[in-house]
Amino acid sequence: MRWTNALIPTLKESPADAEITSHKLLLRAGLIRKLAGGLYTFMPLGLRVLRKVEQIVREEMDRAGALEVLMPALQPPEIWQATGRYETARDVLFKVRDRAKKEWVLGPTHEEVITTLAAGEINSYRQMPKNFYQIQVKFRDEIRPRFGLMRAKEFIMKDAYSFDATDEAAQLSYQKMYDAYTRIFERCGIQSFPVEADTGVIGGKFSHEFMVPAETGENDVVYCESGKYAANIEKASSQGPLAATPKESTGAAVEKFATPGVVTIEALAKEPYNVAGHQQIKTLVYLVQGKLVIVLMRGDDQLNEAKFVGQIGTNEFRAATADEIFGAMGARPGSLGAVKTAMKSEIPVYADEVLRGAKGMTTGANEDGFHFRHVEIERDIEVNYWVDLRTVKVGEFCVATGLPLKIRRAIEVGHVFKLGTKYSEALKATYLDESGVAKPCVMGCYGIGITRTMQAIIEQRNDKDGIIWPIAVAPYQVCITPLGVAPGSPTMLVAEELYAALSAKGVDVILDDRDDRPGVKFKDSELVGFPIRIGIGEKSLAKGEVELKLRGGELTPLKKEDALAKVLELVGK
RNA sequence: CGGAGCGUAGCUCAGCCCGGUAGAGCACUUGCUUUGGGAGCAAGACGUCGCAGGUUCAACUCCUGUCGCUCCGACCA
Repeated sequence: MRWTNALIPTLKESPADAEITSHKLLLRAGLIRKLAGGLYTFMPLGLRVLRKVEQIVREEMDRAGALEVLMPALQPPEIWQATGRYETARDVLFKVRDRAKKEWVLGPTHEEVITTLAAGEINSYRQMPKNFYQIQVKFRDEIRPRFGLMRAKEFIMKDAYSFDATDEAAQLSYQKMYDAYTRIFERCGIQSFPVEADTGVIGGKFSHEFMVPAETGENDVVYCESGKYAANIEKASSQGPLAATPKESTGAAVEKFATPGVVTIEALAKEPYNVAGHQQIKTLVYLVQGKLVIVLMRGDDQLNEAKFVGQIGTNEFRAATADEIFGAMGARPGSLGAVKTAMKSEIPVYADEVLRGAKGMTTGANEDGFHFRHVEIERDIEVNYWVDLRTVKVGEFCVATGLPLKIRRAIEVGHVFKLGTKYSEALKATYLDESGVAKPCVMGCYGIGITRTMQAIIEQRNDKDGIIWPIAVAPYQVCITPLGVAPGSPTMLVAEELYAALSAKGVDVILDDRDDRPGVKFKDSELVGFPIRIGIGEKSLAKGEVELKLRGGELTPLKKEDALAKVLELVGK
């Protein structure tokens, strides 16, 4: 490609609506342009990168034995109703109507479609295992699209779905994808690491997310430096809080005391009360599918909503309003408690495991301006469910190694998930086993955000001058930069010769034939991030040399006649 | 949806508080000079100041509404 024939609209300044580095660079390097919030056009160079990422994914999926298909983005709502997700996923579903006013949904994911397909095509245990994948555009009515390609209304995903006869076989399919993902991200030139992930409403314990460490990521990952444990904070557990929960009795019965104006854990921890956070029981009230539920946490702990969803089995919940709470409890937030004798109505109580056996605790008295002390949870509170609901904190000890845990931000680029039979049962994807008994297929699903991965590469690989593409996904691997471009000039002759030779060898090469000052051409090639630049100027040419510049590396002279071989070696041809 | 902010030239922004002639830099066009790290000079083209109402002799500026965008929170690849 000749630069003058390409469209590479680089920008000196960052557009005002880009916040994070990778988003700014996507725009500045002319890789994407925004049409509207969460909707982007891939420019010629951006599309080249996207295609290369796709190709790596395709090769690794094929290698893992998955079969490529292409499913419709436009889907009938009936299959979504069959799995119940027409309701549970309604917030992200885009819906459209055809001329007959019939409704359709734009696929945010394809479990329903692939399972419908499998229901028709897979009838025998002999046909499994099978794994189908596609690379396709998804539509999600995101609550808040942001950071360019990171979270978009429309994005490209590789989604794969495995079908197996047994749990054990499904585990094998899962492992294959896990391994393929590791290779994919490695080939894309980014550091990624798998972490245990929350399984949400589906449940089960087999789910991993592939994370790329980045301060701008939207996830918190809890990890042990030994490398033996890493989990999304939504899922993470530890040996427990650093301060032990009090277990010593302080009184034979609860005692009410006045706490005028005290409505926070912090306020109760100060003079004149001096009740530390870990000596308090925090009482939260949620509305789960229209019914009130009480959640008890230790005062210094945070409720992990993802864990809570796993326990209640639905994501249809919200914090109760102050009015709803007052109606049921007779007090306002800040004075709430679940002590039996002070309860006005029957409300199920979930208590965090950390509170088990707690004695000498302080909690709200269900009366504004009063608290109870000497609370012993098993004696004074009717707990219906003991569950793990707390959010892990930095410095708590790792369950696996006993070392202190750390937390860092990361971008989720992939997710592997063992689904079980939720979808196969709902959509009747059954097979006959050896003994002729019909059973639902055991499924797994595996996603990679292709467009997000592309941005994650930039987020991880950049410097003050621009993007630093790895060879494997660079829009062009080599940029030839003659400093004089007059036809027939010595620099241009050498440039043309090298360009022709590299092109003939199948190297992705761009010739910067613009009649611009050297500074402009250098800046642009570094901003866009071509991994290899061959500079051709009259000074070095006089010595029979050209200049090799690796992006992010030093300028090194190279004998003119060695240039071709050196570049071929660098790009691995 | 809750909270915060921003909409003025292709891009980055000033002007608005205190109403009266639409501005700068970059990019673009033409010419001359320059030519190893985002050049200089000169000339030029580019705007219904997001949109709709209102106040006013007069609105980019004040008021109301509305739409869009960005950021923080809940959602996810």
